[in-house]
Amino acid sequence: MWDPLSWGGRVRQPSPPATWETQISEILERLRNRGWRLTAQRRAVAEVLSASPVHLTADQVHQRAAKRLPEISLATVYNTLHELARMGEVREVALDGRACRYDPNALVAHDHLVCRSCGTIRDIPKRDASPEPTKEESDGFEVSSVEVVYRGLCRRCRLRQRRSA
Amino acid sequence: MWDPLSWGGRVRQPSPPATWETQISEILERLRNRGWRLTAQRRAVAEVLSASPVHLTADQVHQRAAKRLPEISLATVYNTLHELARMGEVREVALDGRACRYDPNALVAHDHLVCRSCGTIRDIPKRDASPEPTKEESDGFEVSSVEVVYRGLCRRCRLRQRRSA
DNA sequence: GTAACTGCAAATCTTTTGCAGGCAG
DNA sequence: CTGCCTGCAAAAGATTTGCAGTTAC
Repeated sequence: MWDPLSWGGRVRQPSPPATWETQISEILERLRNRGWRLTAQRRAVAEVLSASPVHLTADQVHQRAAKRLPEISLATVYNTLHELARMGEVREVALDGRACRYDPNALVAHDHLVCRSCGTIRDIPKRDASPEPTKEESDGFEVSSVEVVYRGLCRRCRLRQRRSA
Repeated sequence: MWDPLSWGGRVRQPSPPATWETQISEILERLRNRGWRLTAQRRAVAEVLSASPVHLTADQVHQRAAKRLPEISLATVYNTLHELARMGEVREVALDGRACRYDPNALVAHDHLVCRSCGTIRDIPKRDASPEPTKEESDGFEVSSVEVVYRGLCRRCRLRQRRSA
């Protein structure tokens, strides 16, 4: 699959928000307070994840982290991502049959845009009329969260498709 | 993982609706008219899929089909499921990191209930206030479909959890 | 110092693919 | 007949696990 994240073309990586370093150190401090042992590998994973405008797969996180920390192993990336998820700092997002992606925006409720072609996932704010959880749905099912998934084509894949048509 | 579908306990498999055989033969006829070659394996896959109240994984379809047709291979099940999906007779549903499931109800728009514990997926009718596709969402993304995912615990997993607590 | 963490490699699970033979139309 | 289907087995991609060595606290 063509990887939009390793693309080096005209659209610049947006530079991190002014608060980026602050956000990262807040996260790391919060985790340290919860008894998390801070290592270079964990810092790298947290930083890579927070710096991306779209949600990365474990493999993408590994590749990017390895640029700074060449010995980091994929297993460690997985371990770290799972712990971050368990602690509520990131959300695991699997909305198609492909590799799971990790969403660093775990605090504010939001929905997702999923590109059918390249698999990229991007956050989108909840709309006013979004459905809400109900205590009991059909057949004794207890709903605890509701998410809306918008599927379609990202701009880049639309352009690529038009070009090849 | 504990498989709620091979469970043989108190809750009877609901018997197929009165129209079940009719539905199956309608599907098969529709496919034959589109030039689909009808084989025992394909019939078995279509029947197994249509007979289940919840959506099965490829492996579950294979296990059930093998009861009637012991030599059927998993690769053939995959092939058949993909073709049914390509022809619009079933929908591939992958809403968590686990194996993809196949939804025979492709004609009527609906949403999904997903059990966080056992991974079971069940259809649920769309609510009145469901969000609708928009031509353009943020950043040039073109939305073509919207699905709502309700996550929680199915009745059986709720009971199991309470029992072990 | 020690429990927690890491890297490596092997195992697991799901899905795909290549190819020789089989069968529906 | 002939081209589409099938089974088998191997490959591929994603994730998990076991274990010996390392390191943050």
